[in-house]
Amino acid sequence: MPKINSETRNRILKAAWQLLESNQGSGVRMSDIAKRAGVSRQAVYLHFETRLDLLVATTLYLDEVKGIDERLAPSRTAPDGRSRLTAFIDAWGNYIPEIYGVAKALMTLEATDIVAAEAWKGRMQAVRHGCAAAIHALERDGQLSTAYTVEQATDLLWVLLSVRSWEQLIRDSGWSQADYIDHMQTLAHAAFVR
Amino acid sequence: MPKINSETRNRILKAAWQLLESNQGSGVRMSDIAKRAGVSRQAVYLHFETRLDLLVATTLYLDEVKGIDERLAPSRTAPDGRSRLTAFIDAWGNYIPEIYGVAKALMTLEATDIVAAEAWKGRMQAVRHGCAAAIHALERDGQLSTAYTVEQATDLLWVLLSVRSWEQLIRDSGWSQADYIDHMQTLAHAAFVR
DNA sequence: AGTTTACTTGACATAAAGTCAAGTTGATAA
DNA sequence: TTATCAACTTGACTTTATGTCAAGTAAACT
Repeated sequence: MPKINSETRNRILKAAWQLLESNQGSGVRMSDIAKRAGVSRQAVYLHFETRLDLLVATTLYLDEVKGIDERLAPSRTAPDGRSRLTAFIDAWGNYIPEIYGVAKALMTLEATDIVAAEAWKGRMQAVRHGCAAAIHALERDGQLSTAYTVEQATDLLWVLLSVRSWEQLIRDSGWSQADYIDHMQTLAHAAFVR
Repeated sequence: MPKINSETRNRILKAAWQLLESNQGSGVRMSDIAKRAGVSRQAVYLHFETRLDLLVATTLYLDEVKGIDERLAPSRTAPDGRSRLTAFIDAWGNYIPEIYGVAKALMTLEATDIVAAEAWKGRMQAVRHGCAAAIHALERDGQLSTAYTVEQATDLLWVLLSVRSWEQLIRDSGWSQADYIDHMQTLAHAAFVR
């Protein structure tokens, strides 16, 4: 396998990203990506063993290019639990549309491929950690609703902020992104802050 | 195409149901269903044009066999909005695990097949109507939270009660069915009842 | 000059859905 | 009794995309 930081590899990742974004994650074949990157289909397999590997690598590439860590920083430095919850929903909720295409492609694989399911689950663990941090902060402030354990509240917030939920509200129900952020924050506060 | 109420047709539907349920909606091929029903693979295509048609027919078959209408009756006759919300979550939430296998198979198709996406969306409209009815009842009681319009609250409740959300909590996060019902009711009340 | 690395070319394997054409069988009707 | 018809069987074929394999090319390094 060629170098991990090769020119070609990056061109493939960029091509995958662009195609998945413009096609909303569906109908993008390995050959399409190869063509867009200006390499042969087999060159793609030289850098990524499977389509799944390529998709996972693309999400990591996006995280880096988009600077997800920096974007989550405000939520980590929030002074109290409530503002941390608000900031996290803002940061993550506004990140979803930027990665939706790639995420959707991974979720599609997830349905039939066990390995893909694990990979997607792994990627979503990062989001869960963010949820857990916000809930823990509430708990430390003595502001967590008594209706749930920390674990349960984390799981519920995680569901609320899942890509699936975003997808249903934005794409099926026609919500605007601004409404999504706004009402998710309201709902999360009503549910978890006492 | 053979009669709509044929013996063979029902055997196929039952076979599809049983296989999808025991395999949780994945890895069930047309040939598996045919084998289980004791007919040839082509006989299946004699009754159902495509796999999607078969899956949709299976959900309708299940709704009939399981008596979904009767099970939703208590929520329709609830005296006030709050109890209607509680009853609806109870009825629908406890129905999900019984149809999960078939639902999952449809959701898998949904990802790649536009026709399937429409079909699934259509089936889920019934659930949305239930959500809308509960929210409207709250509104009539003057008990709906002022944070949302009726439409928005309906959409949010719909997301909370989606099969995807159930799947994430029960299958990914390991919740018990009882906890799911319980906390969904709590959350919905906290979010929508003022 | 020889070897390695990255890539190309083109043929092949695989899986499952769906199609097609020709046959079988049992019931019904002339 | 024979003809017909609906329901079903049998088996071959098409399609689509992923992934594999083997052989070749071309530039860069040693």
